[in-house]
Amino acid sequence: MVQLSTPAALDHAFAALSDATRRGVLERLAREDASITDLARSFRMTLTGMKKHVGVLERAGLVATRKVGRVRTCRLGPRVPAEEIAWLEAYRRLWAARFDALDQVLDDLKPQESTDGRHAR
Amino acid sequence: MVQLSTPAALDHAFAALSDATRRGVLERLAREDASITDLARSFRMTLTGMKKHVGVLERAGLVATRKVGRVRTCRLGPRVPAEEIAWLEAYRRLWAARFDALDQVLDDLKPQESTDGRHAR
DNA sequence: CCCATACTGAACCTGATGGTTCAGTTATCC
DNA sequence: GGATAACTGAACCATCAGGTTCAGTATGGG
Repeated sequence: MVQLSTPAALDHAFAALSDATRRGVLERLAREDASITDLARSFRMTLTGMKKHVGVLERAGLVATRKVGRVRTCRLGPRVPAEEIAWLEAYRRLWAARFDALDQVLDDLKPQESTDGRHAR
Repeated sequence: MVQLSTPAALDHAFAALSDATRRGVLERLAREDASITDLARSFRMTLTGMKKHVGVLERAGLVATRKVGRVRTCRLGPRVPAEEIAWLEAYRRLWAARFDALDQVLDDLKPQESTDGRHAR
């Protein structure tokens, strides 16, 4: 899966990040690789439950796993959430532009209170 | 609501962003304020359905609304998703560090198994 | 006043989430 | 070879998500 640039990819990645447990798993895996058992123990959860979380992260491309013997080892990758960052950054720029425009309007509508012309926000 | 820095806030914001319609609404509102009816028409959806989306965005602090007469006008704010960006940026740094270390290992071990080829470096 | 517009809320439906238990299956270890 | 550990899959449960319809309520215009 792990298709790039489609809205669905953003959907999956943001959805994967919307759970505190899964964000914790990512932070944990940033420190070191871990097995399902390791992760399940860390987050006080059954193996099955943790495997589902890992599955979500894997489908979003944020985690890769490999099974050796009995043990499935989870590690970061193959995908860094670059598009998610890009979307958020683009949005932040739009937001800032919009808010500046709003400030302009407010400045125009109540010019009596701000002689310096700049907001204190 | 719009509480900052709690895991739940990240949950809500990321969840709000995990839907293409809602991201579209944010982009739309970045261009100009809009009523529920405007948004519902733009996204071919019932008023009720759109109101739910706006509610999600509002609860995540990404959209503010004000009702004047019959019309509820939606605009961006009051919150820019700074924490989400911060989390993702921090994660990207961890990812890069981790991947550098992994590359080291792979270089040592002669890379044979690559999950999808995208090694991104 | 009457009517259309704009929203609101409740109820409903379908499918996904987040978790569990239980019953396998496959490897490791002694 | 037998016990045990690690995982896997199916089934179940409660709750939520994304959407609808339908029946209101409130407001603006003629």
